[in-house]
Amino acid sequence: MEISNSKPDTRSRILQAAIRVFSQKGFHNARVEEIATEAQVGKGTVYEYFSSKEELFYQLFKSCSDAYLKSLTQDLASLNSVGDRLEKIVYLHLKFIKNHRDIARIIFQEHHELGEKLHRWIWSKREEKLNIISNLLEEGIRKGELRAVNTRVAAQVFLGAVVSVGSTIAFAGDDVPLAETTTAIVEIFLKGVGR
Amino acid sequence: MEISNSKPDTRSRILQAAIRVFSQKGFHNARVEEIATEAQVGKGTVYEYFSSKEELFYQLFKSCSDAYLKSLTQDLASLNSVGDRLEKIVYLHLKFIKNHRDIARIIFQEHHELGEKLHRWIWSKREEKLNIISNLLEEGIRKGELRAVNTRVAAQVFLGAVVSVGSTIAFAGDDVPLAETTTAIVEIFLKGVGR
Amino acid sequence: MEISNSKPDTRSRILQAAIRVFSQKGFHNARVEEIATEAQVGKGTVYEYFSSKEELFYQLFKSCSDAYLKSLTQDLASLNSVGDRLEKIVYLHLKFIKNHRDIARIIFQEHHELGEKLHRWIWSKREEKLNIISNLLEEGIRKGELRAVNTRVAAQVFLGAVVSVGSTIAFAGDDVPLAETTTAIVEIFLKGVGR
Amino acid sequence: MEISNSKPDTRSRILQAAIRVFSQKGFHNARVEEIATEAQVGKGTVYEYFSSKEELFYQLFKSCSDAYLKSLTQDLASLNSVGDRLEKIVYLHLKFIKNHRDIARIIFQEHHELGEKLHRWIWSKREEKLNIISNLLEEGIRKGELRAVNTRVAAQVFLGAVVSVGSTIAFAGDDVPLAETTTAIVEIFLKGVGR
DNA sequence: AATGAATGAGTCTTCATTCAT
DNA sequence: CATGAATGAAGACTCATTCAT
Repeated sequence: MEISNSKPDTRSRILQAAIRVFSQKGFHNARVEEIATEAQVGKGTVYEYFSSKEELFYQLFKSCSDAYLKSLTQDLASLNSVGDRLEKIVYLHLKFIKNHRDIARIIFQEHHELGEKLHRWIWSKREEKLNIISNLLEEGIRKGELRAVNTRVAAQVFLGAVVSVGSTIAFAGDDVPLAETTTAIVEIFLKGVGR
Repeated sequence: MEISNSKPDTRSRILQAAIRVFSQKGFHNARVEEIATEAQVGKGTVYEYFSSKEELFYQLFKSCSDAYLKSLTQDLASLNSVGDRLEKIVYLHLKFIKNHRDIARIIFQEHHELGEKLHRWIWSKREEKLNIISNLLEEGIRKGELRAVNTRVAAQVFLGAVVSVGSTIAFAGDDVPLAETTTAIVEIFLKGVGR
Repeated sequence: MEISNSKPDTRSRILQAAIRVFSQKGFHNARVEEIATEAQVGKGTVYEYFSSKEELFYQLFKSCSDAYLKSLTQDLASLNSVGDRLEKIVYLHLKFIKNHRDIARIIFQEHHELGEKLHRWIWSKREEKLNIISNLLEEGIRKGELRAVNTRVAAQVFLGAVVSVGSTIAFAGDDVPLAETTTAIVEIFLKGVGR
Repeated sequence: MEISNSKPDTRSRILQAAIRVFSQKGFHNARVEEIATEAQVGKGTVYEYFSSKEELFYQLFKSCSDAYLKSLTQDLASLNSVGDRLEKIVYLHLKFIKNHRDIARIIFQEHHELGEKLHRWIWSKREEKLNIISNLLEEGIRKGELRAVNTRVAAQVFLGAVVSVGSTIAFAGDDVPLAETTTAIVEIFLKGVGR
């Protein structure tokens, strides 16, 4: 009976290696051979599990992205106040980036180099997120928690703000205090910087 | 004094062609030969003016980026109120993107595929912008126009908001009313969305 | 005595599968894995019975070719007249192709793609056939059935004629009446087309 | 003024090299790099002139084949008697093979390994030749030079005979006397081997 | 200054073959 | 005997760059 195995299955090893290599080098500068070496498998083995480099990237992107969105949705379910939920979104996003910088560098960057197909898919994901936030804001307006603002623009502002701070953590390496930064962002978004 | 020439000089033609090709295909999928053809020069001629494809991209990026920042700085000089200047920044940014979508797609996208050197340079440019905004916000705080917020975070929020809306224009093709969108963004940033 | 087995032995199953795959795709485009799948065995099993893809092809070619030649020889034994034997050769050849188009596509096509060794072996087989025919023609000349022609050339002409018509059946799919076509070929060979 | 050049143009050099390599190794065992080396050009240069290895082979095959058929047609034009023309066909075919064994090994062998497209094209060429011969035979029958035989079968017999002897020259290396062999073949075809 | 034919280092990808189970 | 996951040598093809004209 095999309970646990010190050597995880090959497919996972390849995906993990791919995360490391893609996040450091980007898609075009990553070499399939390097991913294979990093995963301690032969070059051909990569192709046993993924039909091409592009497919490997796509699968990686999709699984990471889906996992992120799923966990986000779950954690929001228990909260009532719109403000709390916005705060949770920011907190989870920044925490995710801190803990999974490699993955973050992959799924939160723009990918204009990868052909229309993936590009469209990524933008559709962005639209999904914008819709989630829009709906949240509309709910807030209905409930009287928020002012009657243009929710499409406000959603873009909110998402942009979060991504901007997140990028600074992921790419510039800023090591910020999570709780405080979260509070700061949400406070600005809710109260504004004006006097 | 430079007298206008019906046949713009070769270097400019190459840069213009490069803008078109890079913005449509991205750096890695752009072919030097295609840029040369587009510029109506021979492939070798490109190398008379730029030592490599990467150098061409860098020069292109730098000149576009500098021109943008310079015009931005000029236009801000005449304004006194911090709020007016923030509004101007947003307006000019969105207008620039609308009018120069090609260039915008180049200088406002992330470039993680281009190796450390250029990557660092681009992030340093981002830091410049963040500093400009930070300073502006600090000035606002000193003058009593703004609340005493964390200016580093607030600058990131502001920049993120602007870039986010700009991206939607540049990449998704949203055709938004400039003045209204500008007002909406700045209002949210100053007053917040909260009640 | 071999008792019929509902599950024929593995080696035969592999050979049968190889006939199907090689005849449809040719040697280079045939995949060992496809042959294994077709034979309902594992990829490694093929190598239990044949040391390499080339060896598999060789064994296949040899067994099919030998079986064909053996049956041909047997069927000729009972005939006395040279003309009858020539007619039998043509008839059996065309019938074989009609009934075993797959095998025919393998053993009656040229194989210049397979390296010197196999190439030589195949040409030696051709020489065998030419010799059988030559001897037959010489016998016919001795017996006074045939004119004194150059038997080497005549054998090549006869073999070429038969192969040519056979190819049309095997590769182009011509569905010809066996008896009539056989008669036509032999008549031309014996009487010529001249008046 | 450039009258002649000891170094023929690159495209021709590649084609010549391709003839040598393809005829010795066959399509699949030929290496693009080997062709390039043989042509004294870089590997990439081959791709400046031919979009792929397959395209190179196709162009080579087509040009050689067309040139052969064209010269054949021209040489036949001046002859009246059907017998003379059949003889000419045989003679030219064997002579061509003797003088251009490399090309012959390419254009007169079967190519079942090269995918449907080329395969079909080659069979259509074979049909062309069969039709030319058929028409010739029909003319002979009308003129009373020949017996009323099945011209489709007779054409296949004739073509098969010629190809068979030609193959022996091209692949087995038989060095036959051209005139005599030609006469022998045609005589068998016209008079038959029977008494 | 301008050119574009020539180049070859660098990559992805295939697939026959092996071997631990 | 049987297997199929793993392998890596081998090869087609790309494209930034050079240089003779």
